[in-house]
Amino acid sequence: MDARTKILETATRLFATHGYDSTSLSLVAKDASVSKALIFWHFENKENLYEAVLARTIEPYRIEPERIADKSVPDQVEHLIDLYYGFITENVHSVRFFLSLFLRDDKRPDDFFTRVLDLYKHYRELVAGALRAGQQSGTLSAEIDAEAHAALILSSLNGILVQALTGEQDTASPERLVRELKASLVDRLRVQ
Amino acid sequence: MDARTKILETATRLFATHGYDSTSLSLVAKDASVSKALIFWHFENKENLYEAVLARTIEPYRIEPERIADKSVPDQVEHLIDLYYGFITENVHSVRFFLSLFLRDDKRPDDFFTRVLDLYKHYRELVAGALRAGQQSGTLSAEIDAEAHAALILSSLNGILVQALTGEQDTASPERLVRELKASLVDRLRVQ
DNA sequence: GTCTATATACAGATAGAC
DNA sequence: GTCTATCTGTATATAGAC
Repeated sequence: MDARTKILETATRLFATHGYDSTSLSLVAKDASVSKALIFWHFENKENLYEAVLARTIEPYRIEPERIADKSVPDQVEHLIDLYYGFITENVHSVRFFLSLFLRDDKRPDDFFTRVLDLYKHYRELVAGALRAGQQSGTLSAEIDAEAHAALILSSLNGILVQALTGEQDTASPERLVRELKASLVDRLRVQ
Repeated sequence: MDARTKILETATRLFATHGYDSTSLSLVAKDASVSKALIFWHFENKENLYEAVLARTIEPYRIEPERIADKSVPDQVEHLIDLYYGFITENVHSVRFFLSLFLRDDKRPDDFFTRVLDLYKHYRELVAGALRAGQQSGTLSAEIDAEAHAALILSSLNGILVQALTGEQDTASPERLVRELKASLVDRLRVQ
C-alpha cells in the first residue's frame, strides 16, 4: 500500500474515534509510520486531510434502487427496515462518526452534512411510499398518517442504533428490538 | 456571583458545545472574565475542572418517585413517556453533551457514565412494570413481551431525541412523533 | 483570591537535503 | 516522495507579587 493511502486509512480511524481536534498529525504520522512532513506534502494541511477522510467515509453512503422494489407491497416496509439496519450494521464505525459529528459543534463541512441528511430523508420517503402503497392496496390500515408513521419507524431505528452504539449489553439485543419494531409498527397495521 | 461559580458555568457551556479537548482554558478564562491562573487556583488542573462540570451537569439527573405512581394503570405508560420527553426537553444541552460523550472515545469518567446508564435502565424497568401491570389488570394486550416492548419504547424516544438534536427541521416535529409513538406503541395495545 | 509573567510541551506548518 | 530540522503559535501549568 502506498503512503498516501496508509495516511488516509490511519487518519480515518483516528478522526472517527477521537474527533478532529483531538487527533494530532504527529499521532497520525506515528501510527502510519511516516513523517509528519509527508502528510503535508500529500494533503497540504490538516483540514484538507480531514475532508479527504470524510469523502472516503461517505463513499458507501447511497441508496441502491435494485435492492428495493422487488417485494410484495406489505412486506416492502419490513424489507426497507432490514436494508436500513443492514447498512448501519455494515458501517457502524462511520455511522457512529457521523452521528457524533451531528451532535458536536465540531468541524463539519456542510456538503457532507447535507448529503447524509438528504439520504436520510430520501429513505424516509421510500418507507412512507411503501406504507401508502400498502394502504391503497388495502393491506395496511388506512387510519395512520403514512408520513408521520414513516418518520417514527426511522426514529425508532435510530434509537436502536444509539442503544447499540452506547454499548448497553443487557437484555434486549438490537435484533430483538428490530423484531419488536416490525411487530408493533408494521404487522399490527396489517388488515386481516 | 463568585468567580468560582462563574468559571464553572462558563466551562459547562463550553465543554458541552465544543468538547473537552477543543475547549482551551484561555477561552474559559476570557469568557468568564478571569485570569487563567485563577482557574488553576480553584480547580488545580483541567481534568479537575471537567469533573466538577460533569458533577454539576449530572445533578438534575434523577427519578422523582412522587411524579410517577399517581395515574390509572393504562395511562401510566403514557405518563412515563411524557415524563421522559419532558426531562429531555428541559435538559437538551446536557443530554446532547452526554450523548456525544457516549459516542466518543473522549474523556468520560466511568462513574458518570454508569450513573446515567443506571438511570436509563431504571426508567425502562418502570415502563416495563407499568406494561405488566396493564396486562395483569386486563387493560393491555397479553400478547407482547413487556421487557422488549419497554426497551422499544425507550429506544424510539431516544431516536426522536436524536432527530430533534440533529436539527432536521422538516415535516414531523418531535411532539408529532411522540404522539405517533403513543398511538402505535401504547394505544394500539389497549384491550377494547 | 486574584493578578502578571513565565516555563515547558506540543500543535500545525515550512525549509531544504536527498 | 520522503526525510530531518526548525519556525511559530498556543496549550497546560507554575512562580511569585499584591
